[in-house]
Amino acid sequence: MTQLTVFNNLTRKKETFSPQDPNNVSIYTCGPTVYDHSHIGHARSAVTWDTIVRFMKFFGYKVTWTRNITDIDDKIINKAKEINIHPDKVSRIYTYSFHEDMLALNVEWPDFEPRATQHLSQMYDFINSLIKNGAAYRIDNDVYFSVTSFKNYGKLKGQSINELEKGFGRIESNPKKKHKLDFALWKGIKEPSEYAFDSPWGKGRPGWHLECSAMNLSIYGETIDIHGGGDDLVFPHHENEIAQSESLTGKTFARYWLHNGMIMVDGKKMAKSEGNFITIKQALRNTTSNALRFFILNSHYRMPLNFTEEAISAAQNGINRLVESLDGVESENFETNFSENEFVNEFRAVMSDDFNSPKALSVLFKLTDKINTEKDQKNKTQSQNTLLYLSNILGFNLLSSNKIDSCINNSLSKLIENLVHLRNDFKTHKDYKNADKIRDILNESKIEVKDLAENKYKWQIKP
RNA sequence: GGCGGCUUAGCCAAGCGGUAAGGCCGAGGUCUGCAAAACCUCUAUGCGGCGGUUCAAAUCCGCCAGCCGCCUCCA
Repeated sequence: MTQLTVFNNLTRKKETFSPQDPNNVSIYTCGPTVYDHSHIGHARSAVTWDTIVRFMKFFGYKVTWTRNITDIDDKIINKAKEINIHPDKVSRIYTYSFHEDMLALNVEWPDFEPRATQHLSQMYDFINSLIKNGAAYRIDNDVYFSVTSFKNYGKLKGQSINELEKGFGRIESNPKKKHKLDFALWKGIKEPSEYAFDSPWGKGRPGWHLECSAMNLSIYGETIDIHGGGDDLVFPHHENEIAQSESLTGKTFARYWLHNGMIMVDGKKMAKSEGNFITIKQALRNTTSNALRFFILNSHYRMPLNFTEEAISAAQNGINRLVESLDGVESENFETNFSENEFVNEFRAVMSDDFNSPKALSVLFKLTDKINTEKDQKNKTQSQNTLLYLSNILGFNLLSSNKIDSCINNSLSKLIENLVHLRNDFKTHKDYKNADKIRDILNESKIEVKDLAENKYKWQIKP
């Protein structure tokens, strides 16, 4: 039996993965702060965790996946002021937008999608317990976590408190805090008009790190198997989650820490200030969901990934090749009795090695080669089914690519069909001039006609 | 300033000590009325630079350069 290995950022090593409960993996990944449309970095993160969860299920585990929505945040409040609507509404609008993007990217729904606003009482309990055991202290209407109370502070980042402090020199720190690195669990309001919640410490808002700790505890209990997120969250966010949670429970918070790499745009950091900020919606105007996913999975999830026009178009062409080889396959005759073939085994083996999706894609292309050179129809169908099966595990939806979007009605299909038929008549009578004209016209509308043997033809929407 | 990461063909990218996967693009050919798709062939004596360890290095070590990230509630 193949073993699953994952790179655990806590130990900076690849480790054999074994869940606490051999039959059920608990995984929590950090979701977006909903103050704007999600960008391609969120897409990478979502696709990465979605693919990891899909693969683990294929591998044989039952998986419970939680991805939170941060709906309390200064950025949300700023946005609310900017567009003059209530912060609650801002977060609802962009949560909806995020969900649209996830559907477009064929990212499966997590089992739980907790929101900070729904877990305030759990956060209050959490803070109270930390105050009680001396890990947190109150100053005025703020509550801070005391990093020196937690002896393992810095273990995820791999630095001691002293080392962390050295690099902290240039950051202005709240002078009220006992230690520079102490962070807020609760922030009291400074002005009465601020967006705030009632709490045992007066009106205010929770610190960012707290929600993940509190929601994990309430959903899974003391220890989870995998905690994931972007590698920009390692410090301080995840470090602080560990400090809070482990101070409270005395138990390991997360056994494996996995982080995905960042996306760059044309070799630069993606940021609003750089003017190279690309939302998922913008990206999907110029390419397909399958292609965006291909682009993401074509590099290893921990590596930095550079978004360029050229790379996206290469991804689209790669997807097209996979789709072409599935010609003639209908989802109805999709069979699944091929679990033991060499391609499935190789796929399992490469993905078991810290989710090496680029190698997994190369297995898909090997199948494409086999399909395209296979003479025996039965073997060919078998390979096509395998390709379809494996591509589904990576979250691709290859059969949808050729189909007219369901919102386009049948009469348009009929029109295209009739035009293509007309062209074929011209062609049969060797009137190539008119035949080519119709083909050109269709081409301009992104409809591609291809001639097959025996005077047959087919057409498809070009991606 | 502190810490971590990355640098492989025109482009994207795997590689985890045993002699460079895969995709895209490009060139030539087969098929075709022409296309498209497909197929066949070709495309890094080379892995940022310089040293070192080893029978053997893209892979390990050191130094240098460039880029990226975190240390500012950014996935």
